[in-house]
Formats: sequence, C-alpha cells, structure tokens
Amino acid sequence: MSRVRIKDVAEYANVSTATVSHVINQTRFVSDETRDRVLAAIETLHYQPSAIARGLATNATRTIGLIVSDITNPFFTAVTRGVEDEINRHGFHTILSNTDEDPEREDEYLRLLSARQIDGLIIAPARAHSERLLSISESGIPIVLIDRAATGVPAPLVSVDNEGGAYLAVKHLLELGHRRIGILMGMETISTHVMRLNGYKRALTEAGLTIDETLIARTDNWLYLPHANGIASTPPKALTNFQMTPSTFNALQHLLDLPSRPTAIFVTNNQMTLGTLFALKERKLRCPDDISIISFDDHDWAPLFDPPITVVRQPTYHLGQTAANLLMRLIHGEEVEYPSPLPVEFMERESCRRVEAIPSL
Amino acid sequence: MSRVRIKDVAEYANVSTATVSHVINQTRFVSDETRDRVLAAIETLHYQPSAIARGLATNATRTIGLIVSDITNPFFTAVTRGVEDEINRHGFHTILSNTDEDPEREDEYLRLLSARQIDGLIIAPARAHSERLLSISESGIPIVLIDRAATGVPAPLVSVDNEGGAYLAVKHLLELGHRRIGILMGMETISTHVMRLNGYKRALTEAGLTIDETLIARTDNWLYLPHANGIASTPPKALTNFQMTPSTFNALQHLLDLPSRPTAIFVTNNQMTLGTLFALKERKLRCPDDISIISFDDHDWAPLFDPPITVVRQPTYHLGQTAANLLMRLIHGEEVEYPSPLPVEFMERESCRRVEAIPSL
DNA sequence: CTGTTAGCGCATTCAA
DNA sequence: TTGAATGCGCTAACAG
Repeated sequence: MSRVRIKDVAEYANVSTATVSHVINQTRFVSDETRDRVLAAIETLHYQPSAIARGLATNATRTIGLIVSDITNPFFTAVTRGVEDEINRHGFHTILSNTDEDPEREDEYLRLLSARQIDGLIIAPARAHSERLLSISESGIPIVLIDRAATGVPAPLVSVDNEGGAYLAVKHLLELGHRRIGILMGMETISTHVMRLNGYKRALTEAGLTIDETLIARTDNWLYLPHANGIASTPPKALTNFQMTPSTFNALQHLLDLPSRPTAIFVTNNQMTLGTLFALKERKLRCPDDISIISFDDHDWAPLFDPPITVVRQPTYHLGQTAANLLMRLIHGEEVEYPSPLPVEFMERESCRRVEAIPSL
Repeated sequence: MSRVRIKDVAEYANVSTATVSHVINQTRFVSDETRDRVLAAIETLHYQPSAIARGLATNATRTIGLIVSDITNPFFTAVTRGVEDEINRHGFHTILSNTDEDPEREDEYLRLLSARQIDGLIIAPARAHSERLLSISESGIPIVLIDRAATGVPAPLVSVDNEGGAYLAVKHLLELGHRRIGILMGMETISTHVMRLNGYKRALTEAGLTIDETLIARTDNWLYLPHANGIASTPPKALTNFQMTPSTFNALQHLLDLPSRPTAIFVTNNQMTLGTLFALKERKLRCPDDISIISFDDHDWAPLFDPPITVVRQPTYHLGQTAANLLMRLIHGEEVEYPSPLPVEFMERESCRRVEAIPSL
C-alpha cells in the first residue's frame, strides 16, 4: 500500500501539501520550478495518491457499478467487456455483480453499491419496477439501463431493436413457408422478451395468421438442461428452485409434444438455443430437416454447430461500449439524449429450411 | 448518495457517534435499550454508512481486484463467476480488469488497483515475472495467483494439473494408435502452456517416440480467425498487432501443410479449438475422419459441435471459488497452505478416431 | 456502559 | 505564486 503520503512529498519538496495536491490535479497554477521539484519528489518517493482519501474529500470514487444477470451468459460477457474497456479508457473502474435474475440479490447489490458511493451505475434490471433503483436514481447518481427497460427510472436505455429483430426472424421463417412457428421465450418480467414476443406476433399477424397461444413456450433463462448431464463447468445453477423452474428443456418438450408440432421455432436468446439443440439431440430430431431453428443473439460458435445456426445478431460489445460512454457523459454532467435502439443484423446460416406444403392441421 | 451521516443518527438517537459506530460494527457492548434506539434511528433515517469514509478510517476497502487476460474467454468467464460468488458471499466486491495478455496493461491496472487500496488481488499474470506484482506483494497486500504461476511472488497458485491433463489427452491419442500428434499451443510466457507442452512431451517420450519440433505449433491466444469472417460480436480483437500475430489460424495452416500431416492434434485451450474447427472447415478436412482433435478445457457447447469434441475438462468455476476463498482467508490473516493442483477430468466424445496403421513416414 | 476526540489522506477555501 | 487550516464520514483509543 502507499505508505508515503502527500505530506511526505510536501516535506521532501519543501512545499505545502496544497501545492502538491495542485500539481497532481493541475488545479491551479504552480511555477515551473516548484512543479518540477514536486514531480521529482513524487517520482523518487514513489508516491501514489490514495484513491480512498481522495474519494472522501471529493465525494467521487471513479468507480462505477455494473449489474447484470449472469456474466456467464455470453451476451453479458461481451457487454461487460465493452463496458470495461470504455470505462477503463476514462480511468475509471468497474465493480461487477451478478443477480441471476433474482430481485432480492439485485436489491442487495444496489444497496452495497450505493454504500460504496459509486459514481454511476449500468444495470440490466432483473425486473421492470424496482423501488431501490428508483431511490438510487433520485439520490442523483447517474444510471444507464442496458438491454432492458425499467419503469419510472429517468435513465437512458441502451438496447437493440428487439421487436424489429424478432420480426425479422419470424418473417424469414414465414418466407420459407412455415406456418406453425413456435417461440421459446424467457420471463415476461424482462422487457426484452416482451418486445421479442411482440415482434413475433406482429410478423404472424401481418401474414394473416392468428396467434396460437400453445405455440408460445415460456421458460426462465436458466438451466437449459436437466443437470448431471456431463457438460462443462458452469456455475451450479441448479442450486435454487427459482432457477430450476421451468427450464428451457422442459418448455421445449411441451412444444415438441404438441399434437401438431411446429415446423420452426424462434428461440429468443443464446442460452435457450443451447438448450434447444440439446433437446433436439435427445429427441433425435434433425435440424433443419425435422424442425427449423432461428435464434436471437449470435455467438462465435454458432457457425460451428450442426447445423450452423441462423441468427439475428446483436452488437453486444458495442452495446456495452455505448452504455459506458453514455454513463461517462452523465457523470461529467453533460446532457445526453436518449439513444435509439441499435440495429440488429440478420445472419442466414443453415438451420432453417424451406417447407413446401402447409402441414396438415 | 447517503446524505445522512453517522452524526445525524447519533443526534436522532441521543447518543454519541461512537455508540452508533459500535452498534453497527458490533465492536463493543451496548445496552439493549440504546442499541434498539440506534437501530431504530438508522432505520427511520435510512442511514447507510459510507464505505469510503470507513475505508479511510480502517484502511480496508472490502474490495478485491481481479485481473484476467480476457473475460470473453469462457475459461475466465467461469473463473470470474466463481470468484464473484465467493467474494460477494463475504460481503466484498470485485473490481475487474482485462489485460489482453499485455504486460503494459497489466502494469497499469496493478498501479491503479494498488492506488485504490484493494484488500487483495487475484491475478492470472500475463507473464512469469513482474516487478510491479512483486512490489505489490511486498507492500503486504494478499495475492492469489490463478491459472498461471509467477516467479518470485510468495503467493498461492490455484490451477489445475496442466501437465497431467495434457499427458492424459496425448496418451488417449496414442492409445488410439496415433503416432504423429501435433500440438497447438499458446505463448510460452505463460506457465500453463509450458506445463501442457511438458505433458505432451512426456506422453510421447514414454511411448518411445521422439519429439518432432515441427509438430509443435505456437500461437497467441487471440484472433482465432482471419477477421471479417462474419462471426459474432466479440471485442475488436484485431485492433492491435500484438493480438494479431500469429493467429491460431495461421499456426494451424503450418501444421496442416506439413509434408507428413499429423493424424491428430492436441489443442491446448478452448479459444484455439474454435480456431481449429474453423480452419478444418475451410480446408474441408473432416474431423475425426481426416484428423482427430482433442482439446484442453471444456465448454457448454463442445458436445454440440460437429463432431462433439473430446476434451480434458477443468473445474473452471471451482477454480475461481477456490482462489477467492483462499484470498479471503489471507485477508483475514489466516495462514494458508499452498493448494495442490485441482484434478482435471477426461471427457471422451467423438472427435478422436482410432487409426490402425502407422502412417507411412 | 457510553462520550470525546484525534486522526485516516486528501482537496480546497481563505489569506497572504 | 504559495501556505495554513478546515473538513469529508468514520473508527478507535482514551477517558469516565
């Protein structure tokens, strides 16, 4: 730890602590001569100002909080990296927290972070309405929402065009001749999923189809597999009931067990896509021969799956960057206008096939 | 921000600030009556102690630093999650930094973190020897190394049995009859890769084979693809030259262009595995028919590749947990013994085939 | 059982 | 062009 304090530097350089402070922060004029002396002293003593003390004096910590549901979700991994890079570029630090979509954990983290006097917060809220988030906002700390909206919080939202992206995906399936199109979606407490459902519905409606509620499978984002399944080293997600019920896997079984099975499924995030592929494998269903899959959110390995997955890609890293950049501007007291949704990109690969005849109903 | 200070609580409860502090920290006896009064005051005033002020007074920030090369690498993602969970369980926070294996960035982050007076540090060092890491260690802040060793730093290392795992992998290939076995490895500045190379060599030597240097392909961990290749939304890794040269892709070309091509390749981490699969695809080489692949480090999607990849799995999440747990004990002043490497697990899938005849030499 | 008070290391106002 | 002195909010002697 920096055992040498500003006082030591001052004595060594034969100036007051005020002067040392001012040369460090360039906050008032100091003659070349004394400045050099101070700088030299800092150098030889290896002086390193204490961020803590500075924080107490200035009421600014140069630290921001980042709250996501799970860093292990590749979407948030990339977002986090984007935030990190941008934040660090400004000489700030990021404190990371995972909520696992649990509102209580979110509350706890919000409490802890505000005690830490973070200078700003980037959050993918676990639910649409949070009292604590509101009160943090009211206390004046800048907030940027990422990926998901929160009601009542006067903060910019950085997200993609979820409705439009979903619309694109489903439209693609329609154009390939599909008529019974299922959707596998996450919790409707999350605005993102609602938007994607909306896009799905709009595409179907525009095509003159009616919405069949049995084709809408809901799941949480977690546990895409009945466990003990021998796959990699992810956190023990199966630990809480909250995370268990109902898994992607189960939700999908329902869809596949339907008397008239959908010929295509729109899967609304990348974790559920994994679950879907596992489920198809277990049921020995071939994609795209038996069923077509299109997914929201791309990843590095999507082109390497069997088959390569057709997706709607979101600019994940850029999402994080944008949010961080916005937050920095808010922290610096600038006015920012609320950004419009970032565009998504359609990536056609091989997981959707053309169907000729409308399946018998 | 917490506008209400300890003084306000004290006045409201008609006690001294000392008493308030003591009921909060349970650091000396307080009568039930006054304690209740204080607690009530805290409640009604929504008092939230300032972590900053506390930090200045106690010289402890309840914050640790975590330095990895890239959170986007699924290995470090899982490790980070493990660290996070364990650290938060103790009421501490984690500050995250990505070095991209760049020693200068590492130095910079170390500097910033020590100015922040973190209570401890978990680091996957970018290189074996770091002066700054040494000096941080000497200044008395607890350090735990993760995944990789660093010379001269008196800190526990939490890693897996890299040598043994590599040995296992190569032994498997040998048992399947392979004799020309290539290795695709990362930078030798990282101890982990050296250990894996050692395991590779030991297996070959024990089998009575001589080490063929042309079968050893070295690469950095980055950029597993010539860019503009239309895959997901990872950070712009191609931005620095450091990260570009020589990519997995190129290193692999060399191996595949060999006059007598290896019949199997041991790929020493998951990022390079992606690169390998892309390269095979581009060369229209079938795995395992044309070439067998075995990889160090598992991931959720490995079973879904075509073919499912045989791997040596490491307990990534557990690795992070263990490191964090160790660090907490160091922070609390406990003596800890240096842990032995965690065991790896062999996961046979379908990317390695038996070869009958020894290929003509 | 509880209160007074002196720092923690820095930034900053007021003076000079 | 620079110093002296005060305070940021809390903890922890020391005192009672």
